[in-house]
Amino acid sequence: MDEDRSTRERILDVALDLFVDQGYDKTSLREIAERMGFTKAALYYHFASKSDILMGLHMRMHNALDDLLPELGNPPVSLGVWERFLDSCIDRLLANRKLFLMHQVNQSAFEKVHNQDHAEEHLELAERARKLFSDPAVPVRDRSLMAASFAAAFITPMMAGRMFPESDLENLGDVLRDVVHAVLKA
Amino acid sequence: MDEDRSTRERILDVALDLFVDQGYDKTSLREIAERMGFTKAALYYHFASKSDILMGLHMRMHNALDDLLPELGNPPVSLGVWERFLDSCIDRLLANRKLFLMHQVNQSAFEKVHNQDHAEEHLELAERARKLFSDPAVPVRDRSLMAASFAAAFITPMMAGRMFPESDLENLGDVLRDVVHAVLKA
DNA sequence: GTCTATATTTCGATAGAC
DNA sequence: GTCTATCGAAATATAGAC
Repeated sequence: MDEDRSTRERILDVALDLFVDQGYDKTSLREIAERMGFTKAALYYHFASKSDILMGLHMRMHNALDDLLPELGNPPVSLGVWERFLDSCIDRLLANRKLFLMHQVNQSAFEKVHNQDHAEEHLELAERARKLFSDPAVPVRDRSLMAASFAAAFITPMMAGRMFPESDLENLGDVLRDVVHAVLKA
Repeated sequence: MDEDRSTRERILDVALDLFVDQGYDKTSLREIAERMGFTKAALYYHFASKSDILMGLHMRMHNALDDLLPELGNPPVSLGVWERFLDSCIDRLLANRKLFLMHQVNQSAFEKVHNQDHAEEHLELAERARKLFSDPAVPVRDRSLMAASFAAAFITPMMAGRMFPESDLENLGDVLRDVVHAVLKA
């Protein structure tokens, strides 16, 4: 049961690499199995379906961020609360760049899986953000600034993995916090 | 030959909608043909392959931005030049939200098509940006700020289509220019 | 330019042995 | 837990008539 979990996680690691490089749809179970050193059919012992592998990675992302969501409190969200929330997110985003990049690159693959597998239960960040940015109780300009700071905080770390050498990443967190601050004061 | 072009463009319009809503991979030629009012095989008169349709939309994006690229001049790019460049981009991004959203949502679909179809010739914005953000001749902090402002300027318009009513979009351009300015002064 | 019909391929998934 | 073998579905693409 413990060896089992380890194999499961290794499959997820392999899938993460392939899904980032080739995309979810263009990655076949055969390829994943090949890298694992066994056959396609063996995967079905560990995962019920291909989309179940995607869900496994999705859950990793939930684990990486969900405990920060309470910081947002109830709507309407003020600029101050939003800034502190993004501040907290940034370190997690930098630490899990590949995982978030996989989500960004495979957005379309998730749209279908979402409705299938965890339907209601996802008080997802994306959903929360969408509602927040549409909330008429918040001034339009503030909502625009929140959206822009969200984009800067969330997307830059994903670009960074492909653009900066590992060494330059150390200070990126602090720079991004400065950026978020500057945007919300604009 | 002129009727031909019009049908071609209408196919691209239909494909654009479907690729945004369902993703490139999950959209079949059958669906596109159905919306066009003819059959799958007829598409092959207008496009050589499915990925050729994707390329058609890709070219639309080139047309929407390529004339701005000269503004960047030669590397290394200063913060001032970068700001003016993003300023120019923002209106185009807002005017072509759906097209850019399609690219963002289907990133993984493009990675394959790129290497196939226009190999070398693409002095693509993405490529230019990647090289720019890695340029050692530019201070690390400046490169981080350029990446963050890029993310804010390019991603926010795509989010806006899903988040704001059409009426709120009018001022978003000016807000985003303020944001870019604020980030690069951070 | 659009049709019908079909070739071809690839993939996700299952059954059952070991 | 992993294997071989196979099924069935769906999709891209082609051939050739109209």
